[in-house]
Amino acid sequence: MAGSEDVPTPPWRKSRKPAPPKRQLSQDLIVDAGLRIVDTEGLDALSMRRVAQEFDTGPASLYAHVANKEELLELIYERVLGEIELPERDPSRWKEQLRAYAMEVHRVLTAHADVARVALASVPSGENSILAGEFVFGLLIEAGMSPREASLSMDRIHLYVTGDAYEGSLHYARMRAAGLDDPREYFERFAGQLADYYRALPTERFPHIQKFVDDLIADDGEERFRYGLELLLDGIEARMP
Amino acid sequence: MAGSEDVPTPPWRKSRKPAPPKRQLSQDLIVDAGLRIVDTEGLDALSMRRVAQEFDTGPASLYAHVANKEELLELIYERVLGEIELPERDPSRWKEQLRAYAMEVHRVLTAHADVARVALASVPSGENSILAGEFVFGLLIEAGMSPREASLSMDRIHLYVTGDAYEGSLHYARMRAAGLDDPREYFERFAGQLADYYRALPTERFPHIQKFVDDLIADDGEERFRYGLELLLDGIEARMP
DNA sequence: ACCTGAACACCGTTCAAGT
DNA sequence: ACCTGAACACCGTTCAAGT
Repeated sequence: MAGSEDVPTPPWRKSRKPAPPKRQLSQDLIVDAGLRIVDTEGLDALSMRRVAQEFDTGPASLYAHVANKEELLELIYERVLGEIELPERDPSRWKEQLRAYAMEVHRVLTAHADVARVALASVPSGENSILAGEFVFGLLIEAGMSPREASLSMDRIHLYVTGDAYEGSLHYARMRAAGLDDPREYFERFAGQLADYYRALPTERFPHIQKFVDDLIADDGEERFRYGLELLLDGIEARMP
Repeated sequence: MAGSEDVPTPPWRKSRKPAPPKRQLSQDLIVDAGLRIVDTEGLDALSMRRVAQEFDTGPASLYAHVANKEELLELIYERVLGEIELPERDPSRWKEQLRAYAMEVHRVLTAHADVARVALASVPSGENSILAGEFVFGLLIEAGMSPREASLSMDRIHLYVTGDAYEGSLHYARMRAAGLDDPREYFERFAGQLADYYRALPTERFPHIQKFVDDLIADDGEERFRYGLELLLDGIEARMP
């Protein structure tokens, strides 16, 4: 008789395969898969089941490497934060550096769509978050701010950046839900609808909104983000000794 | 034979009751019930099923009055916004009025815990949102700002207030999940843990965070909100002609 | 017009059982 | 130690059927 191992078991035999080569799971691989799903399908599509599917197994298999969904989300956020690059600190150029930092974090969060939601929710505790915190905090202190005010300023910049990115991610999700691909097209359609709505308002009760509709929809997300960032930076500058 | 209507049908009869007096549903009642649930059990506890339960029926019954869950959330948000009170506009005191407005919205959102999440997500379209918008926009324009900058400033103040309230609501949810009731107790426990964690960091890599731990946890949510609000207001003031 | 039960296609997490 | 199937207790929404 020939060795039976080279021959596939015929379907009618219904024998169970002799223990499949068992995928090797790991926290890193799980985070990889999770981030891939968030990037392509959005945060709402991320479920333990969906991640497990990526490894051809059930959700229970993930719990050996990850405590729960919340931890997985924070691990994904930390992974994303690893993408930002911090320069050498130069207190004499604190405003410029703080601006660049804020825009870099905003860019990275926006690139990964709705990871911003996690950013807003999570308390900085991973290595990358703390490194970022040390950068901003140190910069403000070295530029002459009191630790107390530097702490407050850092906190507010962080809230602003993540809050704006989060808001953006919600629009992004809405775009996806509407079946659109081009952010510009979405913005125009969206702004157009809003403008029509505003124009239809009764003039007596909403005179300003009605009159300056074009100004209300003039700036896109990027410009609005920049404007608010400058407001904050100027406020901080006014508090620098 | 006595009239059988005064006698309860015996359990073994298993007759079905002759059409119960059918609860009268309405959009208002549904929003009421929804807000009540959010206030007492949190936004995460709000589900169509949970709301329906309040009327002793299944979730399908709600769909005659509300398009879907998203619409219900926006209706709840609008209801909450109705609680803010807007004063007579006085452009000569724009900064004071804008500050009071921001704090009032923040207060109302915070009072209803995590309705802030909806606020951040939703585009202003209900009557109360538009009224609030007209107030801020008109105030800034009458104080002398260009419509374009007034539009940007209004947008950034809105993002800041709702973003901060949302962040606060996440802490609130965490407090509830930890089984605590007193926000002050939660803050102290939370800040204490954070401080311990920061103190344990390696000094070489995180010198500033490590050194000024006390300053990092000195201010609570209210003070941080106030600080950021003043940063923005000062930035806006610097742009007033 | 309004309401409903049942069904569909999902969730996160646990647990006993396997290797 | 790691992995798994099955189960538990949930979701939002649809739809045919009732009144």
